[in-house]
Amino acid sequence: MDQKGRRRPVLADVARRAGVSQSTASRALSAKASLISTATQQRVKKAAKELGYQTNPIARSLRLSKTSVIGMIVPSISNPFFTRLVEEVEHVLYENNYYLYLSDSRRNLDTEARLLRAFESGSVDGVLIVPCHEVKSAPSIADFTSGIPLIQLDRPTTCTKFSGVGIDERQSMFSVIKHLKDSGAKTIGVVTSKETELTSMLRLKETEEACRFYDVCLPRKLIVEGEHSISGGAEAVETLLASNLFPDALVCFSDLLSVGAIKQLKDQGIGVPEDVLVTGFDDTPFAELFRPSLTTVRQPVEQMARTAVSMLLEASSSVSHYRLPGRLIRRESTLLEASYQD
Amino acid sequence: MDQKGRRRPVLADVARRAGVSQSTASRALSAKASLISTATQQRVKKAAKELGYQTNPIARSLRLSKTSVIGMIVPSISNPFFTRLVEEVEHVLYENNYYLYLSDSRRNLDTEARLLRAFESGSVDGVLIVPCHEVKSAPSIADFTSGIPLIQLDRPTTCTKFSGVGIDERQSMFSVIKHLKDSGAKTIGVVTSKETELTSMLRLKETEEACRFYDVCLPRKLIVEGEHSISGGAEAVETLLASNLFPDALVCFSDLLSVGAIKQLKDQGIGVPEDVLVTGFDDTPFAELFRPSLTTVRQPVEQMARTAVSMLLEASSSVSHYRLPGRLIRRESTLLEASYQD
DNA sequence: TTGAAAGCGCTAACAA
DNA sequence: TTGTTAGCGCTTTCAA
Repeated sequence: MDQKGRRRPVLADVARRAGVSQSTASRALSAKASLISTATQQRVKKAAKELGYQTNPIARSLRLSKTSVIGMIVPSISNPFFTRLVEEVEHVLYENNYYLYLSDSRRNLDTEARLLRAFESGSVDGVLIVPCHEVKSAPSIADFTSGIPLIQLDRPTTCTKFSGVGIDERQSMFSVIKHLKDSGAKTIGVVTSKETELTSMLRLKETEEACRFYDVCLPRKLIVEGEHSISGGAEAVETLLASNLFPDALVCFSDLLSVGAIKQLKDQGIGVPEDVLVTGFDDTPFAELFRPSLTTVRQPVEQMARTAVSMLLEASSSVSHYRLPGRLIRRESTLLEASYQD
Repeated sequence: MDQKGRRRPVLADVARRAGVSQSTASRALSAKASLISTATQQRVKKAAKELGYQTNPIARSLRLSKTSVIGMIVPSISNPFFTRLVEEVEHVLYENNYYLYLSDSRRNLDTEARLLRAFESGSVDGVLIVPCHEVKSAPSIADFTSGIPLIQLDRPTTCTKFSGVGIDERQSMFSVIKHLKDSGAKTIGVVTSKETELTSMLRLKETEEACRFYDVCLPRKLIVEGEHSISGGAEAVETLLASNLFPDALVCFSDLLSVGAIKQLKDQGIGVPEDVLVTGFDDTPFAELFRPSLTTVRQPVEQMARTAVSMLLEASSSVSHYRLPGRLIRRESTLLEASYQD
């Protein structure tokens, strides 16, 4: 209120104004207020208000060795899936009176390592990381030797020193294959992603097992790899078309890939879903907007965020890996009935 | 390296190990290294390395009254346009050795005010805010009386105490209308957005002037307002169809609105672009993916981020408002030639 | 219930 | 070129 064009008031100013010692002022304004007489408390609070006093969080952090900040590293903020994750994490942290330091490793291992090192130096109370790569990111994560907790999100790396939270690939791929089988698919193809080796390998392994389980044919030749992008999906389909086999259904390991795949199929005069069923993975926002809208697996983003944050804040020393169930979202790209309109 | 399961080493440990005073160690490790003899420098750096020493940023911040962190508040992290903005800001900050504190006001004025207050208390060196609302956010922004600089991004509020960076609405709308006129439109309609009153009003005003300038007809009746969402766009079209007039072209004030509008038009058997041309605004990622792909105005996101950050870091005391030019991206939704394929 | 004093880890003014 | 010392703003012993 009474501004006087002066420097920010500090606790000593409040104490002086209230006619008490600085320690009393500190207690009156903090959780220790119960130790202070109500009258004094009142006076201190009044003085603080009049001065427009706010605790300096930096000084507080230094004193307490606690920052109330969580650092988060993602490979790309503009990837809508990571964005959703960041959003949820931010919400959960907010509920717990924590702030978020967000950094983007730009899919670059050096940047990622540098960011990890920066967080290590004590500006945050914990780290949440979506690694760039399941294998190549492992060393810098394993090097994270500061005392603060770290949780791996979404992509489990080969580093097992730290806990992780991700999706249940097995259950997810089983639900996809079951759905395709139920929709009449006999032979399926797979478009995997280059970027995320381990996830893709795991997903592929589960896909193969699911195909075996549901008695669906998955020929070696129909497993193709694409860059993790729209054009990557398109190129993968070209490769696929070059083979003499052709599947009833195409399982893509990301929505991005399936968009590219569908575009390319259409360009070749192959209809989706009339001629081939196509599925994606992630349930990114455009999955619904794209035509045909994408059947895909929705990642349990909110639950992932909640789980990871609570693991972080509880800082339990045991290492564990959570696999949360994905949810199949059925849309036009695998829908054979009349309701498909264009 | 030699870990010994001990507490994090501090500067005093490095000094001791190198056999110098703490201030010498500090200088040797900082930008003031030139003041120190090369030999001593070497010894200090070696000791630091052996101990795995890293400067404690909290203590440093406290001492220097500088955090090297910029706080950013956006109405919704999951909005792809804001995400792009955050991404660019993060990149520019990184180049300048700053970190980003990201917060999401969730389009909620109270949350926004609270976040502003939190930043005011000294945890950041500057604030970048995309306000929730051009009018309603103004009071809490005006209340931001700490000494640190604040820049309004994207949506200029009625608060003129702080600088802002946004798009040049006039130039943008003029380029849209010119393009539509060149494509043969005689009468246009407008779908404005409810959420961003001032921006919409300004955009509308410029649209009207552009129509006058290019001699295009813009009847009052064909100006409709929608919620800032896909369904909002669809509803707006319904309203429009209820009137007896119908435009040659529909100018939507966001990509989201135009997606909804096009969906609704298609459902009514009205073809885009054959029967109506439609334009969006923002050039969000799905503008390209949607069918028909959207003609839209690309916001100069990178430039906005760069401008805002440099204003912030230079902390010039003069208040100014930058209007950066938008760029018309022509796509299928206004393309009448043969190249439109589906 | 309150106060005096120490100290979190760092940098910088001043002195040598 | 280096060391001594003070102090950023806060919380918390310890003592009264």
